[in-house]
Amino acid sequence: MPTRIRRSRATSFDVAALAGVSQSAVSRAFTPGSSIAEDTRERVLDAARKLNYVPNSIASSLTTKRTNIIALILGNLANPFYVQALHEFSVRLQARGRQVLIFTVDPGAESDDAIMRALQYQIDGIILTSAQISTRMTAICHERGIPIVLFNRYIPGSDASGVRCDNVAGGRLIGETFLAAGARTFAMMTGDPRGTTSQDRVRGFVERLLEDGVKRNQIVEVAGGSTYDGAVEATRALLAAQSKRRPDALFAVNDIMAMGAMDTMRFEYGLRIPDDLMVAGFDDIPEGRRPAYNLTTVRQPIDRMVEETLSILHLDDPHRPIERGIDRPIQGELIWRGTVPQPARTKKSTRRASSA
Amino acid sequence: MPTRIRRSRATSFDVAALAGVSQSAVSRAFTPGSSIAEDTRERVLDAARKLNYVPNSIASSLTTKRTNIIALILGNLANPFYVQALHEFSVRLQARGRQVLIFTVDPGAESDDAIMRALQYQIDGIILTSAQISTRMTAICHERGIPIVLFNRYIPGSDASGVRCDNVAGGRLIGETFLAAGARTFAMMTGDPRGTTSQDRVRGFVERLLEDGVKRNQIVEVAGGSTYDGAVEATRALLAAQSKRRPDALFAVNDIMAMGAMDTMRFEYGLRIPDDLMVAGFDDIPEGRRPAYNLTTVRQPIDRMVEETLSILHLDDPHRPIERGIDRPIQGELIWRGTVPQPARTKKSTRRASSA
DNA sequence: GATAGCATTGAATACGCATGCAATGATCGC
DNA sequence: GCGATCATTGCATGCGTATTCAATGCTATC
Repeated sequence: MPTRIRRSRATSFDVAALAGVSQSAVSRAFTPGSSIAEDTRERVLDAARKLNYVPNSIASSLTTKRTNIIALILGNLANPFYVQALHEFSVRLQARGRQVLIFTVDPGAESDDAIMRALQYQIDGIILTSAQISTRMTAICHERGIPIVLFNRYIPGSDASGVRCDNVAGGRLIGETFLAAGARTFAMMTGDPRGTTSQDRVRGFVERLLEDGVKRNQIVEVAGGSTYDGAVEATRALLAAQSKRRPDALFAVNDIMAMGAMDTMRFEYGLRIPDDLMVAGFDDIPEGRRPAYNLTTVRQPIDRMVEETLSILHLDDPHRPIERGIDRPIQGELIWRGTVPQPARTKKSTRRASSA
Repeated sequence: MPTRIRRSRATSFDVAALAGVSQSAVSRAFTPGSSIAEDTRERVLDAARKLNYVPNSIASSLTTKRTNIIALILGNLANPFYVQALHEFSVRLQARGRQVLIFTVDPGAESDDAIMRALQYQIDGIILTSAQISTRMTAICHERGIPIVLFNRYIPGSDASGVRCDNVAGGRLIGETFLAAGARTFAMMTGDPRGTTSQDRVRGFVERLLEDGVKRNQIVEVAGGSTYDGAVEATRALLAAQSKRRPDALFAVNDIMAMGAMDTMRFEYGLRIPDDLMVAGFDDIPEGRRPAYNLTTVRQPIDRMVEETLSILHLDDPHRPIERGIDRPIQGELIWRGTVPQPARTKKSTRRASSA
C-alpha cells in the first residue's frame, strides 16, 4: 500500500478521515437535500473548515454532467448596451449558483470557434450576443442538448431561440416621433449589415415614414457599422454630401452611434440639436441619458430581455427537451428626450410601442 | 458485461473504436507534442469529426490539474476603464488558450466569497479588480499555489501581487498641470475610500500643490465614490457651498467622475470649461477623448498593465513558485486636452510622468 | 414484544481523459 | 545480417466526486 502523497489541496477523503466518516458522507454534507444526519453534517463541515477544504466542482461535474457554467459569447463590448447585458447576466446567474465564462469574438463574426471551445468546457448553456451562428453549430448544440439563446439578435428560420426587442415596432416609433416633431427629410444610420436587428429597425422606420407620404428621396441611408467611430465617419459622409439638402432628422439604429453622430454634428459642423437637426437612437443606454446627450431613444427593456433569456435556458430543469426557434419579441418604449423637439400640444413624454 | 449505454456526447472511447485505435491514441491526437504517428493522428481526427467529438476539458483537467480558466473578479463595470480591462484580458487570454470566468461583486466589497467560488472551479489564476481581499484569502490562495494579481489596486504590506499605475506620480502630474495653467484654488474628488488607488492620486496631487506654496485652505475635498452619479452629487455639494469661492480647478481621481462633474457644471450650473473651471481626470478612457468631454487626464497604459498582470500569473510555467507581494508601478502619461487651458508659451501636449 | 418502515451510513463504482510503463515493430549502424 | 535504438502504441491506473446499493440501527405500530 503506497503512502498517500501529500496534496496541496485537501480532498473529500482528507475531510472524511478527519471527521471520522466516509467520503460519501462528505459529499452528502455539501449536497443540499441529500440524506445525512444534522450532527454528522456539522462534524464534516467543521473538519472541512479546518482543512480549508473546498469541493472540487470540476470533479463533481464529471459525474453530475453539469458544470453550472454558462458561456457568454460577446461580440461588442464597445457598445455599453452589451456591457449592461453582461453585468445583468453575471449578477443574475451568480444569484442562481452559476458562473459566466466569457468568449470574445470579433463583432458580427462567425462564432463557431468560440462555441466549439465552449463545448469543450461542457457548459450548461450558451448566450450569444452580436455574433453570427451557423446552422451547423445550432444543430450540434441541439444534438448535445446544450440550450443556446441569441440575445438581441434574431435569425429568421433558425432553430436557435432568440430574445430581442420588437425592432420593427421600435423603428416605427422613432419614425412617428420625428413626424410628430415636424421633420420632413430624414436620414438613417444602419449598424451591422449582417444582423437583422439593424435591418428591422430601419424597416420599421421607413415603413412608418412612407405611411405618412414621405417620399423615398427624402430618406438618406448611411452605414455606421454599430460603433461610435463608425458613426463619426458616417456623419461626415452624410453632411459632406451637400448635393442634397441636410436632412431634418437622423435615426441611428443604436444609441452609441447616435452619440457619435451628435458629437460630430456639434463639434465638427457646429450644428445645434435639435434646432438644426433632430436625432434619435435605440437602446436607452445610461450614457445617452446624461445631459451632454439627453438622447431620444427606444428603450430596450434589458431586465426583461435578460430574464427571458434565462428562462429559455431552463437552468432549473435541465432534462426538459430544448424548445427550438423561440422568438418572442418584447415591446420597447419610446423615451422622448431633448434631441427631438417636443410638440407643444402634447406633454406625454413616453408611449408604449404598438405591435408591429 | 453490461452493454454500454448510449451517451449524447461522443467520448474518446467512441472515437477510438471508430478509428480502430486505443483511447490513449485519441488523447494523444489531441495533445500537441505527444508521441503519435501522423497518419494515426489523421485517422483519429477523421473519426472525431464524423462523431462531432470535442475533448472534454473538464475531464482532462482532472488529471492535468489545469483548467485553463482564469477568474476575473469585477467590482465595477460602470466604469469603462474596467470594461476595457475585461476586454483586453479576455482577448489576450483567449489567444493563449485560456478563458475568463467572471465573478461580479459589489464595488469595493470584500471578494472572499467570489474567491471561494472561484477556487471550487480549480481556476489557474485570479485577477482582482476594484474589490478588497482579506489576508486570509491571500494566504489560502498561496497555500494552494493559485496566483492572484490585483489589477489597478495595491494593498500595502499584502502578500498579494498587484499591477497599477504610479498613482502618486500621476496625481502630481495633474497638480503640476493645473499650476502651469494658472489655477490658484483647487478641488479634488475622491473615489472609493477603501482603496489606495484613489488615496495615492490625491496624495500626489496635494503634495505637488503644497510644493508650490498652495495653502491647505485652497484645497477642497469632496467624495465622488468612483461613479458618474456619485460625481454628480459631489459636484452639486461642491458648487452649492457658496461660503467658499468656487475653485479654479477640479481633479477627479478618475475619468468617469470627471465626466459626471463636467456634465453637472455645464448643464446644471452653466459653467464653461475650462474658462470658469478647469477639470482633469485619470485613466484616459475612450469616452473622455470624445469632443463632448475632451478631457485632460493621466493615461493608464492599460496594455502594459494587462501584459504585466498576465506575466505575473506565470501561465506558461505553472510550477514556478509564486512570487509574493510584487508591486511594480507603471508610469502614466499626461494627456493634455481641452479641459485645462494650454499655456501659450509651451506647445507640448504630453509629457512623461517623473518618478514619484 | 415483534416486525415493518425509515433514516443514515459506507463500500464500490463510474465519470472522461492523461500518462507511466511495457510491448511492439521499424530503422539504423557496423 | 544482427543487435541496439527509437518511434508508436496499448494497457492500466489515477484524478475527486456523486450515486447506487446494501447494511445497519432505530422508531413506530399493533
